[in-house]
Amino acid sequence: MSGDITTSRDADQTRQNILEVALKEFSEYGLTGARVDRIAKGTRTTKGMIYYHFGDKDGLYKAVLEEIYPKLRKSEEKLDKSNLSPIEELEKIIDFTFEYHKNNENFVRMVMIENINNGETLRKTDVDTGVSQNILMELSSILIRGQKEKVFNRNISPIDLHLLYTSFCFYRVSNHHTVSTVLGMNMLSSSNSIRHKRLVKDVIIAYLLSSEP
Amino acid sequence: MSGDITTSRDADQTRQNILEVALKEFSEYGLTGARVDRIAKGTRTTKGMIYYHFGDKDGLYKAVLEEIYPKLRKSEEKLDKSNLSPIEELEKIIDFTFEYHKNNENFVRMVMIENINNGETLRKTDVDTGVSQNILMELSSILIRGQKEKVFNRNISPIDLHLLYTSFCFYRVSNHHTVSTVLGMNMLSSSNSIRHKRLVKDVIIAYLLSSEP
Amino acid sequence: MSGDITTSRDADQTRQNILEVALKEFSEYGLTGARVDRIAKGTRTTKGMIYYHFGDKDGLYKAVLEEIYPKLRKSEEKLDKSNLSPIEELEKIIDFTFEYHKNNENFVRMVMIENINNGETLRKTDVDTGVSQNILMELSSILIRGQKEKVFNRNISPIDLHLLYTSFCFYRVSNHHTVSTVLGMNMLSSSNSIRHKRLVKDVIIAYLLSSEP
Amino acid sequence: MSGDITTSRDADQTRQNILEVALKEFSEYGLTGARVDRIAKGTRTTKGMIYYHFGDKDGLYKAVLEEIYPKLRKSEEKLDKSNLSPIEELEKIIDFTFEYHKNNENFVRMVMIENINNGETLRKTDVDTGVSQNILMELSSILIRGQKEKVFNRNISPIDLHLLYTSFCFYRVSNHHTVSTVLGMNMLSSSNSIRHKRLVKDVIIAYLLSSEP
DNA sequence: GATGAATGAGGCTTCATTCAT
DNA sequence: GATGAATGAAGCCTCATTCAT
Repeated sequence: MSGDITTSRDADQTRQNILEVALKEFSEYGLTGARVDRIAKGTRTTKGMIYYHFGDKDGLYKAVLEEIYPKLRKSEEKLDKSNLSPIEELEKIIDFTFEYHKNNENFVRMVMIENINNGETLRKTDVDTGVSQNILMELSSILIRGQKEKVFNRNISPIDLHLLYTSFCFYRVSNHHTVSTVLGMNMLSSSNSIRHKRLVKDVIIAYLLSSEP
Repeated sequence: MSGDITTSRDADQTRQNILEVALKEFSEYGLTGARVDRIAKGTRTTKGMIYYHFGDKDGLYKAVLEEIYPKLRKSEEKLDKSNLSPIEELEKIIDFTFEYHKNNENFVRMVMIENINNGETLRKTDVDTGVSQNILMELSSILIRGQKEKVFNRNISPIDLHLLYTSFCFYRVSNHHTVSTVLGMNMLSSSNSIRHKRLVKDVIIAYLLSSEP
Repeated sequence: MSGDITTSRDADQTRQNILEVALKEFSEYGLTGARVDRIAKGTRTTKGMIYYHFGDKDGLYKAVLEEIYPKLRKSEEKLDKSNLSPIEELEKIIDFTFEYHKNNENFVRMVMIENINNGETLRKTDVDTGVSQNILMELSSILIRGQKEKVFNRNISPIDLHLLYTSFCFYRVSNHHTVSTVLGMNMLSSSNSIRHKRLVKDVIIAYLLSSEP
Repeated sequence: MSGDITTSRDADQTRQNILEVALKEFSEYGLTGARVDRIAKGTRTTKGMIYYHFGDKDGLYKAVLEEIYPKLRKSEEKLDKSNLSPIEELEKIIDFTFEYHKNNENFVRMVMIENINNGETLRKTDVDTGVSQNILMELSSILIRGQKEKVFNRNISPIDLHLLYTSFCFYRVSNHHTVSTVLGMNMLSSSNSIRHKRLVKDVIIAYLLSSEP
């Protein structure tokens, strides 16, 4: 019967609606600061439904967390990287990473919050090393091509390369409040963003091009 | 008589005792997750004293926050940087920064927590751009010397230079739970720490040495 | 189904139950002296429900206050005053006022308490001059009739007339503890009550009958 | 030695200073609403002194209460009532009472507060029926003279006479917040005060002059 | 007598969760 | 599935009072 289908479609919509509101709430207030009541009010449904679908507050938090990494990776994989040189491909990836963090502060904040939470929930999650295999393999391939072509002269692991640019892209967004205050600037101003986007690529490329000492 | 001194010393000791315990509590659980009762139990005194000395939970959080930046900068200024080349001096600063973040996860977590708090408390604080002037001026002097000596060929502001190495040093610690989980590694293992400490310096030096395109 | 009705009836019963207990508590101990815990224990429900229905202690106090004036005025309006002379009608009103204050010490105490509170809560309330329009209009009509019939020879406003008898009826109850102590009597003894009830009417009638000097 | 004298003079000044501040605090916030800390801050001395001189908060409240009645009666006795007719003397007393309540809202509020407190503290106090004997005797003498002179035709006790005018004078001040709100007026406006001062005297004189029915 | 610091009981309020309909 | 009402543990904070110097 279509009854069940319709019902489950509704249920899915309800779940999605709750998840969206919960992402906003958790990323704004943190795990302990988030309020189930506030989430419920923000949705089209009621508190009871949250408990029905997600068990408890931690279950909801877990569900929110489970969604954000695959979402990032899926966007990443949509990039068209055909016919690019290693440098061009790497720049494209860094550009994407830069923009994604800049445009998804919610994602950045959720990751911070989960680290404050000592990563306990993420570890209980289906999100495993699998989600990052693609990007690591791609970085690996870029590095190999660059080394083969004698463009890259450094020996660096894909993971370290990934950390190098991600840390900068992440930090700019995650720490913009304190950095802006302490350094007396607006870290996310348009001019800073433009310059930083160029900078992170230049630094990494300069490193890869440079010779081992 | 030493009465006054003793009295005020006691108060100071009480304050310091509370602040130490509070730093641990806040950095472990966050602003909303911290429990005043738990802090009180950890001290040599009672809950009432927390309110007597700091007004309320937010006041205590603010007091904790007010201490961490000056503490970092004071350590930084203790470095002996006499008779060093620009590269050597920069490496010394980056080493210090790397070690400080590695050894003071509490500091890193407090900064994260304050960013989750949108920097609201830090802005109400005496901690202003002053605390960072010394390090920025030192970086500036290094850059100028390096350029004069034709060792550095890049034009970069002290602030951007500072962000480059700090972001990496910070992120390694702040995000180690999620990164270790997602990338299937132990970011803070001794071997990773050694390699990363070398890496961040190499990358930045390589950039500064390289020519503008 | 009667589900909705029953549900809302339950909520109403809970609210009413809380309000009754709260009136006793507030009138006995004052706004600051009242204890939410004691109120909760007196009800059929729990402390949480007080906050659920009334927001906070002040909200509960406001709700209690909002009920007492309309209750008085509604009782007042139930009086049958058909076919009475101006004097008879006025005496009926004064008798009612006298008895109402005597029998509702809670009301008297709430009004005292709100005056100690500088009337701040009452002013935030829906209770406005409307609630007293009926009684003032009735007094006005009595005065006009009495003057037309050449029975009353004094020119007095309905408000002043109202104050004259109300002040006495109120004060007898509001101040009975101190007055009884200081004057060495029992202000609320039956014989005093009987005599005072006669006295307040006699005084006012004597005034209205007397000629302007 | 003058040392002791000076000391006790200082002590007296300290006590008086505390009592003045406490009167303001208690009359503003009530017994339970008053704060010992706030009182201490308002004085020239410290909290310890309050406990030293008055034992505890209730002791201080009692001391404040003990002062207000004798103060009123002492002012009352200063009136020069020589060569006055009974009516003139009575008017003088009512005028005094009216003005005293109008000018000493603190007194009025303390009395209200003590009634909210069920007069418990006053009863434990030295303030007894003695303090009011003089005024009652004076009223008695007025009534007797008025009756002898065939000016007063009513048989009323001094106590009831006292209640009649005091209730009005008290109520005007004690209830001005709620009455002004509910009746839509400003009870303590200058024009109302002038008219009420005339009114209360006229009403009582009219009664005394009128014949028993 | 004077003072700042300390105490601890108890006050107000919140909030995740469950229940009845 | 949906909803308002209810629960109770636990959170933050206040305040009369006492102590040490």
